[in-house]
Order: sequence, then C-alpha cells, then structure tokens
Amino acid sequence: MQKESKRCISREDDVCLCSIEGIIGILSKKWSLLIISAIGNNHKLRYNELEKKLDKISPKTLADRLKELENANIIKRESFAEIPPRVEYSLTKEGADLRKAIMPLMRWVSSRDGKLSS
Amino acid sequence: MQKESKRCISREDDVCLCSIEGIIGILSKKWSLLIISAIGNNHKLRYNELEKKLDKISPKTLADRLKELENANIIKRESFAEIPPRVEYSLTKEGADLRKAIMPLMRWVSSRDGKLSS
DNA sequence: TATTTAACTATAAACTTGATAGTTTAAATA
DNA sequence: TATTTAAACTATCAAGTTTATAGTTAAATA
Repeated sequence: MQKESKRCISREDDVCLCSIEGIIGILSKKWSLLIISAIGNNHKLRYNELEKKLDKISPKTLADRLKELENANIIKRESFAEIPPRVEYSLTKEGADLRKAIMPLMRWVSSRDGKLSS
Repeated sequence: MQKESKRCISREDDVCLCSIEGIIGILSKKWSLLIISAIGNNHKLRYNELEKKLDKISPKTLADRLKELENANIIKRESFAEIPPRVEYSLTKEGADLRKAIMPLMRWVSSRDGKLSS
C-alpha cells in the first residue's frame, strides 16, 4: 500500500506505477529506443549494420546498450563461429511486445520531426 | 532522398525516421517520460509536487528537464506572483498528444515492473 | 609474413545527472 | 524588531554516462 505509493507517479490513475530503477531507466538512456526500433524494423541486424543505421553512436555506447538490453531480455544475441565473426541481434518476444508499445511514440516523433524539417 | 536515408532507422518501414538530435534526444533523457506522465496524469503539478512524485530526482535535474520540455513546447509553465511563489506545470496540446503516444509504453512498463515486484 | 574484416574493448575527455547547501520574497510569528 | 516559514529554484562539485579514437582477436588469403 504505502510501499506502492512511494514509487507511483499517480494514485488516481494506473497508467504508470513505474520507477526509474526499473526498465524505464534503461529505456530512458540515449539510443535505447532507436536501437529497439532499428532491430524491430529490420528483423535482424548485425553490430556494424546497427552502427551505420544509428549514425553517430559510439562503439562503446552501442556495445553497452546491446548488453544491457540483452540482460533485460529485450534483445537476443546470436553469434556464428565464422571468420570474420558474425553476430546477429533480434528482438525477443518481450522485445517485440515492447516495440509495439513504442510504435505510437515513434510515429508521433517522426511526424513531429518531419514537420520541422520538411 | 539521401539526406533522409542518413537519419533513417529504416527505409523499408516508415515507423521511424527520427534522429537522436530531435525530440527523441530529449525524451531519451533520464526522467523525461516520467515527468510527462506525472503531469499528464495529474493535469497540473507544482514543482515540489513533482519532486515528491518523482521520488529521488535532484532539483537540478528536475529544473533542467522542465526548462527543456517547456522549450520543446511539451509543457507549459504558469507562475503566480504570490509569497511563497506558486508555479504550475501542465501539458500543452502537443504534450497531451505525446502523452497519448507514450501511454502504451508506460502501460507495458508498469505491467512488466509489476510482474517483477509482485 | 602481412593483410583483411567484424565485433568488439580500452582509455581519457566531454557531457549529464546527483547530492547538498544556499538564495529570494514577504507575510506570519516570537 | 528579529526570526521563521515556504516554494521554487540556483550554485557547486562529485559521480555517472557518452563520445572519440585507437587497439585487439581470429583465421583464411595474398
């Protein structure tokens, strides 16, 4: 009861009982939403395909975010023992659900950014 | 054409043409989504009501995010010449649209965090 | 032996966020 | 009269995150 209200954004409305310590803290990091969208839109992506699509991300940040999202069970990493090595990232079931949940946001963002740049 | 593809997450799918330089960069900062949700869920909130609802945010970060969201035309700031001073934050029309776009995400987040903490 | 390529790792600088104390204003209180 | 009170911040420095850039690893090939 009281434990819950501490981490509530609102008591009247149950839209959000989330704390920054949870998954929202990961999604609020720079690049997370774009990484999830990119992988989702392309079904599978390799590390350097992501690097290109996400124009300007640093390799450290990309590697850190991928690990974090993998640990959170949002994305899956598959590596193939080839030379040069090949690693493919895709969304898990949970990641695909999350992607659906962020699509309205991404649409809103692209329509707004579109308006400005057109 | 080429200008667009540089900042595209995907060319096949128009769900996201957004770059981290735009509004997504602001929304990807820590606390932004929770601030927008909190204000939206409560219609209007004062600075220190936000501070309490957003348990653990620092005053600097809250002040910075509020200014940034105000500049981006997501929230509106109204101050009243009283002692002690009163300032109320609410969503603009654009902010309200954004909030609608974020609701599926917030619901997904709270159902997932809920599972973990129950 | 040197080269090639994907997928990172290492490191130091730049930028963002956090913790804590302090500022401002004027009415209410001691 | 001096002190207290309260909201909405600002100032400052420490801590954490992101960037830029160079380097590592592996094995087939020139």
